[in-house]
Amino acid sequence: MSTIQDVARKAGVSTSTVSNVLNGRTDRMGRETLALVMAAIAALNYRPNRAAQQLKTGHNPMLGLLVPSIANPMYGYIAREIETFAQHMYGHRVMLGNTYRSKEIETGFLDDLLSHGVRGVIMISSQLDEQHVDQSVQRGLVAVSYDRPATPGASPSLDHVTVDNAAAASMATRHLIGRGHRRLAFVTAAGQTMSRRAKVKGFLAAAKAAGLADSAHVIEGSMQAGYGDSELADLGRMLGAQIAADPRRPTGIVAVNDLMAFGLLAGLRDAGLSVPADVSLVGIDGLFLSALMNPGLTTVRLPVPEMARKLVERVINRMADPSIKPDEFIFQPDLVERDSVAAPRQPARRHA
Amino acid sequence: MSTIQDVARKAGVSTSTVSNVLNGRTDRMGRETLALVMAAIAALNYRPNRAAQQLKTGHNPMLGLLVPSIANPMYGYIAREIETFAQHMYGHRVMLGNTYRSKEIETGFLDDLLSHGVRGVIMISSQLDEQHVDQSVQRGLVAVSYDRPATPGASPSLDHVTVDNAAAASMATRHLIGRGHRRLAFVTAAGQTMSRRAKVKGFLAAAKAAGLADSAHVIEGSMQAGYGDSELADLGRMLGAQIAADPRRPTGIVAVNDLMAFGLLAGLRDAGLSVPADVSLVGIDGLFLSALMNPGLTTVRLPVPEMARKLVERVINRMADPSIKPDEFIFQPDLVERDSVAAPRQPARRHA
DNA sequence: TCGTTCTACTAAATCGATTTACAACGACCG
DNA sequence: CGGTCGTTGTAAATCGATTTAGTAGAACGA
Repeated sequence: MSTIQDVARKAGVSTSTVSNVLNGRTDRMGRETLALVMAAIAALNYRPNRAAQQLKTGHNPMLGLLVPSIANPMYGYIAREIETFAQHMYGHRVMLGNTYRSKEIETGFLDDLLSHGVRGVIMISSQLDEQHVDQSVQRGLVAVSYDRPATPGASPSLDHVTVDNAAAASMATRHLIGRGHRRLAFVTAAGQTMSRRAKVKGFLAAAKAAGLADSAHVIEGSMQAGYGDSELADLGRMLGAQIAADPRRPTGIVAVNDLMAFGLLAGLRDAGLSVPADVSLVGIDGLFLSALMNPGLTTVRLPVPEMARKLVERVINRMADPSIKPDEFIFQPDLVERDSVAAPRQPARRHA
Repeated sequence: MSTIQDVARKAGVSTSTVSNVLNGRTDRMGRETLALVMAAIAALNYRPNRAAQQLKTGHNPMLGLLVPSIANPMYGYIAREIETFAQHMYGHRVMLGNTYRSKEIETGFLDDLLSHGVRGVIMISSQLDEQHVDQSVQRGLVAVSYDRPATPGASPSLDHVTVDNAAAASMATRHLIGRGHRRLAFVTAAGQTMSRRAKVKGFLAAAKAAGLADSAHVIEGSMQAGYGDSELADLGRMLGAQIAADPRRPTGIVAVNDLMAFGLLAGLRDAGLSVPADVSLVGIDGLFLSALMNPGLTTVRLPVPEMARKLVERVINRMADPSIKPDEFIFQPDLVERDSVAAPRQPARRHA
């Protein structure tokens, strides 16, 4: 690999001049000097050494991206949007880490980012507790978090970009209610994350608003720690069978996300129940896979590309200008209707 | 952020001594000196600056990982295994890039790796042409490629870790034949990649061996350039409808991969056909999602975790010892039977 | 007593870039 | 003709680690 010195020697100028060319300060030199340097760079196929640049400037055109598990199609989707946008718009590469929702792994990743000179990170975390992040923020990391709102009251050290989770769950719930469902359930995994909490809240609120507070339940399946989030579907499958066995089972189900809905679909089917004839089901996320399910899954779609852009914009901008204060950005989802919702078999009296 | 100098000052020793501690050369110093340094490191929460280390040593504990699209669940799965293994076993982080199967993007990523001081890359590429990679290899990059065999004849500059694609397709095909299918099709996307080629070859060979050469066809759907591989399912859906419309349609279909099979399942269903009653279908990959489909998709499963380990091992080992020559590693898949295959409606005469 | 050999540690050069401070050289002005 | 500018360029310090070459002092042998 050739160095800036090689280029300088070949062009017959000083390294300072080459550096000036590299950094666009072309006004400081004559036309032919510029041409000479450019030619030398091309001839040697020279690329500046990032480590050296970074050591001097303290900056590294790289972003950290932290996901529970990149094997989860939702995070794969978000990650693709983030990487593509960061690279095309800002020339930043991304360093990826799976956290399996472990706080220790998160902390380790954050530390490594700092020692690699990476100053910005996008966290898909949802951990209730942000203290371990604060430490890294104090050391100079700019963090933007996805899928969890700011902690009310606390002065935020992170940006928060998220979908309106309560609205998403409400939207799904109201859709079921609109189709005549009165026995409702919200199915989720145990393990408190902010987003799950908000969804539960939205579900309950919508049910209550329709006078259905008593017949709306939250069903929580527990998973062992250290899972990668793709196991959510397995949990859904188990829960689906379990729900099918209950004589007082709900007729309308909102799943915490599409992956859970996929599992529910399979579990209900395993038990001989048909969706939507016996049970109606709505997912949340809007994965492309939900269109391929049988039946096609009705789901609340999150505006992933828009959120990805915002996440990237915020990290980059806040790295460039540290005076920008952390803020919160809430996006609105929309419902995409497919074939997993129908009127309940024995129609309840329509409300209103 | 504190530096090695801060630590040295605090411990009352020279930076060399601190460096020795950092690099495990603890035999070169007294017990209490060691304790002093350790204490200072802990007190300052010191982490060595990777850029400085890298500048000096030329090494960076990071791997490049290049995928067509991380939104494709198969690549998400592989990527998770790779990242987890590289981190846990070797302390290497990974830099991720989506290539959308574009040669220019691949080349750009490879260049960036080099300038970031990353010396090892795992490429999920399948490009027929490896020349653009050779250039980076000559500049010192250690490359390991997944999902394409070595070019016969050419002296390889890359490792090749792959599943036996021909065997995978044969296995799927023989499974259909064994159930009595005689009109067979292999459905794939246009765009030649090594792995698709090998699968076609395996499909055709299995058909021929059963005396079915004349009734086995390859169906190719074309996609526009620059796709991210998650669009494969859309193509499958289109192709499924198309196949359904054909009166001489096959009764047994092998899909180039599970995503394609998901699309086919949906397309066939759209057209009113039932799987497996009207058409039997086998996928290749073994995604966890294939178990959730309706019907459950019979598929040829690739040993992803094993291949991921091998990929990581090879890059790391070859970076450490450049005298290791590139090699080829072929893994065997296995069939997982579910519910997408049955005997054809009008049973053909059983062969043998 | 002097030379040798360890042990425990340090000074200083180095990696490849950036950047500040400054120099050489015409041109221009009065 | 001497002084001031503007243009075009350079020398050298610096970022934070690693590593080579070397030193001080104690212990030991003859």
